[in-house]
Amino acid sequence: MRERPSRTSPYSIDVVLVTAMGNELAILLTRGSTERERWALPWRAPQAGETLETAAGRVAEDALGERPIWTEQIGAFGDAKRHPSDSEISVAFVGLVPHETASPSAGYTWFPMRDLPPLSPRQRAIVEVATRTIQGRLDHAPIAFRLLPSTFTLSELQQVYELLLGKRLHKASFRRALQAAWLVEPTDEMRSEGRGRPAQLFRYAPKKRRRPHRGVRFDFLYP
Amino acid sequence: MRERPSRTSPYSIDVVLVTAMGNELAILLTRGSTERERWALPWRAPQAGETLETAAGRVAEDALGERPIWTEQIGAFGDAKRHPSDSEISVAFVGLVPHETASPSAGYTWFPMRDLPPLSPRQRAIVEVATRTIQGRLDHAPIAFRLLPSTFTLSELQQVYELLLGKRLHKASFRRALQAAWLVEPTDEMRSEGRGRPAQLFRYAPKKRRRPHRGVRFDFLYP
DNA sequence: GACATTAGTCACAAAAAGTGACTAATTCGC
DNA sequence: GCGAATTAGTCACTTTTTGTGACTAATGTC
Repeated sequence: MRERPSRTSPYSIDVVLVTAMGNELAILLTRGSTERERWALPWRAPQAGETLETAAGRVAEDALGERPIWTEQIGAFGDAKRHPSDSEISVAFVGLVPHETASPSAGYTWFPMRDLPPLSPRQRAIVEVATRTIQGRLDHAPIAFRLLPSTFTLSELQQVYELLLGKRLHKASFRRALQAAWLVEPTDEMRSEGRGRPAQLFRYAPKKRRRPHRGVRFDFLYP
Repeated sequence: MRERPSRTSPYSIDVVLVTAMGNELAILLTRGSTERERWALPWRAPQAGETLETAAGRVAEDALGERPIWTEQIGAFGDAKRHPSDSEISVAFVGLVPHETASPSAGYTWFPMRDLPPLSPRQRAIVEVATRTIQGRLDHAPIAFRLLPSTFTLSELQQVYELLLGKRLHKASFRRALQAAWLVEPTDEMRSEGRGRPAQLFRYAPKKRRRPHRGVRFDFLYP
């Protein structure tokens, strides 16, 4: 099962499954039964009656027993050097998974992003695009909220954002922006996390709002 | 040449070539010699020693005689319904081309975006993702500048932005943001466009700047 | 010369964002 | 029981950014 498809299937579906493990990001890798093989991204050959999206979901199910809370295709990846007769490409996906509920199947292991084992050049490229895709989507899809349990404290939410963005955020700014967007609502419960003042628990509950319209932003173009 | 690859090549490379034609966006379509065939996106089968990117560039060269000023892969597109034995996918690209210099080869025609002929469901999806990709990249890559000749007036630049974004922009805001980003510099020349005050010509000349660091934006998440 | 037309600028208001300091509620060590 | 440490939550102030209308400037048309 670990060999890449050669003539039977023209492409594979590779999935980068990302989770927040402690205070680090981690991705799921797998390898064959022999210890000497390389670690690799979970993958699957396309099957009858499957869309690319559902195939990616199945890869996650096989590896973790559950589907990611969010999945997005990040593109097709090929190599120039290969001979065209087995010109095989990888259609790659990125998926986010809450760390608490997901339990890796046999042969799958979480690796912290900062300390990955050697991967093939193509898979390194895929992982890199995956992290950039997450950061780019953070502002446009509520993926950070669903990486947490259904109720969470605002500090936890901020920590998730900081982890995914890879930078610190100011507490007051973060909460002000969050309130302005009407995305969370407080529950009645509190949580006491040992030392310090107990925190209020919130849930993700977006309210309909008009989205403000903005002009152009040139400031991302700074060379 | 117009038949899709079936067993010889497992996927095709489809390219959405977009241009600013007058005050409308247009894409390039092609069709077989028989009049009864459907219009379709320019495409190509993968070849030996080509990356996906260079293959997309070749598609543009065949169709227009030149390469786009900017190209980006927008993903792999498949259909669920197909039988897996010819489970073929399209790896799609979007490219931007200045309208003045590009001259379509025989069999290729520009169609205004608002009035496209019937396309296959898959190709409709590809075109839709292509326009969204352009709008999403506009803030992050200087593609609008290079859609114009090497010198241009600020009004022309604003028109290109309005065209690509599909909305009007306020003149003063646009220029203020542009100045703050140090992306253009004035030339000595002016251009008199008939009626009205003559406009100064600018060229794209980005200066190194520190990029401002920003927090999170929740406001794109409004449902 | 009056006027229409396009380019370019200004000044003000409103909104958004960065920031440090403050108060509140809890645990821990003693 | 009490003060220090710790985490949550809020405030007030400043600075920056953005929306916007009105203004001046330079040209062609009649």
